[in-house]
Parts: sequence; C-alpha cells; structure tokens
Amino acid sequence: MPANALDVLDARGLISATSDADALRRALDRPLTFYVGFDPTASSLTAGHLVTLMMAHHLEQAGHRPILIAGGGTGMIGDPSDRLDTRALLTEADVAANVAAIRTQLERFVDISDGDALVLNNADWLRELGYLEFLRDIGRHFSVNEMLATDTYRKRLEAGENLNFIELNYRLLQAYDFLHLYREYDCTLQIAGSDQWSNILAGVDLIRRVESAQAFGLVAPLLTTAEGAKMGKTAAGAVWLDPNRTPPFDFYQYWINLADAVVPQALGMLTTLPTSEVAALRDLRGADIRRAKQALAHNVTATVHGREAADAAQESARALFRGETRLSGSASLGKLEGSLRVTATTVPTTTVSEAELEAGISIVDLLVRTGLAPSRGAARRLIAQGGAYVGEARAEDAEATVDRSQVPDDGLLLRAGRKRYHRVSVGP
RNA sequence: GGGUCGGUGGGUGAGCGGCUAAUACCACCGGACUGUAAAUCCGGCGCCUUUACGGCUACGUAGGUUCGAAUCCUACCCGGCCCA
Repeated sequence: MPANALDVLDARGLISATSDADALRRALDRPLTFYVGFDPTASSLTAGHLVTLMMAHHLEQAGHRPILIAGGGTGMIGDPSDRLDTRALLTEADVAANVAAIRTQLERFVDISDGDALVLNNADWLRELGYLEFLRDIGRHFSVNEMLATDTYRKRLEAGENLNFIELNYRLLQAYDFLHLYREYDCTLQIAGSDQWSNILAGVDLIRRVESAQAFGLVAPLLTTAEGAKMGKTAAGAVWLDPNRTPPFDFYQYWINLADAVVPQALGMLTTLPTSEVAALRDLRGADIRRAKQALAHNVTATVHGREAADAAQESARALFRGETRLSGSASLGKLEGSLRVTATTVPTTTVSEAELEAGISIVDLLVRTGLAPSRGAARRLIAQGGAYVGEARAEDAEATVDRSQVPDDGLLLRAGRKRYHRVSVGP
C-alpha cells in the first residue's frame, strides 16, 4: 500500500475532523473495513452525496474495504441532523423502493465484483431489534444530557423547534449500526460529511463501551455553494445522479455553472484528477477558471454517467456556448457539422407527436411541455421579457405557433434565458 | 392534562373585516454587463384566459357570522412557552 489514505484524503481537502488521528493513521497502514451510510429519502442519490462517495472511492483505492449502507432502517426514522424542522416520515413502501434504487447507484461507486466491497441495508438488522433489549443493552450507554448538548439537538432546542422522541433515537440507531458492523465485519471506521460528526462519535463511544475496542470516525467538510447552501441543490430541486431525473447534459452544466469561488474546493473533493493536476487547475485565474470548471464538470460527469456521456455533454456544451460555433441563422441542429451534431442526442429532448405538429403548436405550449417554463403564464412572461428562443430567433409573439415544417429531422432547439436548452423532436 | 401564544406564498416574516393575490427581505426567473463566474443595474415572480379596472384558487383543517374574512366565532389538527 502506497501513501497513507489519510494523506490522500487530506491532500484533496476531504478531511474536516478525525477521531484519534494518530491511531487512525496507524490503523490505515493496514487494510481495514470502513463504512458510510446513505439515507433513502429519495429514489436517487444527489450531487450532495458525491463527497462521501469520493471518500469511499479514495479509501478503496488505497486498499481498504468499503461497506456502503442504504439506510432502510434508519430511513424509517429520519435524521434530524442539520435541520430545524422534523422530516416528514416516509412510508415503509417508499423507503423500501428508495433503498432498492439507491442500492444500484451505490454499486457503481465501489467495486463489488470481487465480493470485497459490500452494499448492505441496515433494515436487515435494525428490524429484528427487540425494544426492551435495545434499551437495556444500548440505550443505557447514552447520556441524554450529552446528546442535548450537541449541535444537532441543542440548535433545535434553542430555536424553539420541536424535537420528538423518534429523532432523538436516530443517533442510537446509527451508533448501533456501527457496533453491528464492527461485530459482523470488523468495521472500524465510519466516514461521512461533517454534519454526521456527533453521530459517528456516538458509535465510536458505543464500540468502546460495549466491546472495549477502538473504532474511528472521519468526516469531510461540507461542500457548499458560494452562497453557503448545500452543494447539489438548485431552485428547481436537487441535482440527481439518476440520469432520468437529471440528464447528463444538465448534470455537466451544473458544475460548469458553479461560482468561481467554490471550484478549487470542488476539484479536490469531487474529482478523480491527480492532486498535481488539481493544484494546477486551482492556480488558474480570471476567465481561465472556465478550463478548471470544464475539467471538474467532465470528470465528475464521467464518474457518475460514464466517459461517453461526459464527452457528449462537453461537446454539446461547447457547441452551444462557444460564440463562434453558435448555431447561426438557423434553428436546425442538422446544420451543425461533424461532432457538433452530438448535441442533438445529448441536449434533453421532448418528443411531440407528428399530428400535433401538423396542427401547429404554440410556443407557449412548447415551453411548458419541455419544462423550460413551469406554467403557461411563466412562458408568456419569458417571451414578453425576451428570454425565449426558437433556434436562434428570439420569440417575439406568445401566440406564434410552430409547425412541422419548422422542425428539422434531428430536432428543434429551444432556449430559455442564456443557458437553458431543450430539444423538441418529432415523434409518432 | 391545565394555562397561554402561535400556524400566511420556496424561506424568514408583515397584515388583523373591504383599498390584499396579500408589505418587506432572501431565494428564484428574464434583460443589460461578463468568462455559461462574481458584483452591479433594470424588469418579473399563484393559476387560467379572448391580457381585461377579467375569472379562478390561496393565508393549518372543517364549519359559522357578515353585503364582504387571511383578518371575527366554534371545533379539530400541529407547534412554542409556563405549569403538571
């Protein structure tokens, strides 16, 4: 094993805190088993999960064995960390469906082929817990005084927001997960984002008390946008890893559109680029930062959606945004030459039936149909404010319609604002 | 369980019988400027339509009072605080 994993993570800015750093470093000199949990609050992971996924990736590269947990059990409870309001409880069926979906996504980030890395569902062991036994064996190790003093709970109390009993128990279950994995898989390290720090320490403490053994915690800084919001969220919603929810092109664009200020951090934390390259990209200034963003966007998109999708997204973006190759004079994607035609297959597309087009469909309807505008009123507004384009022509008239003759074989390109594109193609 | 205060648009938070689709700030959207960045400036920001001093829906839920209610009353649900 080459460099100590701790150094690898540190060099990438992935360490915010560790428990007993010296002992952890020694432990990492030999292969160990670590775990990270994901709450099944939706049927897909989001860009926000990439930080811990990359931590797991780097640790696995360094020779350690990952266990990824889809939290089917803890998901029934709802983690109160980092939020002032109580999470809405998901139904059991929703949780199960989400776990199944997330599980397949997780399997793309670690190598489960050799049977080494594991993807588990904590419902498998949490479900069988007997309440009385749990209280006596686990509950007695937890001090409520101590818990209430931690940020998660204290903030709730200080803000005068409700904290119900089920949420107070989340920490116990997560700590129990760690204990369980320690016992069953000799798992001695838990990683996560920094908001999980106290939950992780609870597990470390529990293992020490119950098993008289040392386990470790390691958390990454929270990656935030320039505005301080959690990375991976847009006003339109989360940036999903599921290509059906967030097309690779949009995913790529999300990273390109990051504020300059967060790019250096994101490069280290989210890409697989060697640290030397990260350092070089971080040194770029001014308009050159665009190159760093391209490297970031391409690398992250490749990790999530594959090399091909990343290439396609990048080419399409260049075709659409580079001034000199901007579609000129024609709405036809078919006029694009060579590699730029890839645009036609990469830009998110909506199909409109032949019959509808024959009859003519209004621009307003198209904007709504493609999701470029949330409502007809918004679409009218968009047009009135001069933000709607059909091909390269600015739409002036909200009443105007588009018919079959205006849609080239490989699609009609619509644009909202300066950078939201959507293609309309003819369907059956 | 008792007392008391409160639940308003994505968020914070005004309004407290008609002038309120609802102040303000944030977020967000469009335009200008740029580097598909930031900052700044301008416009917009419930839904629908024949875009109109138009219609519809909305201020926890359900009823009621009134010519008229987010604003008053009743019940219920949810939450803060104090007491138990």
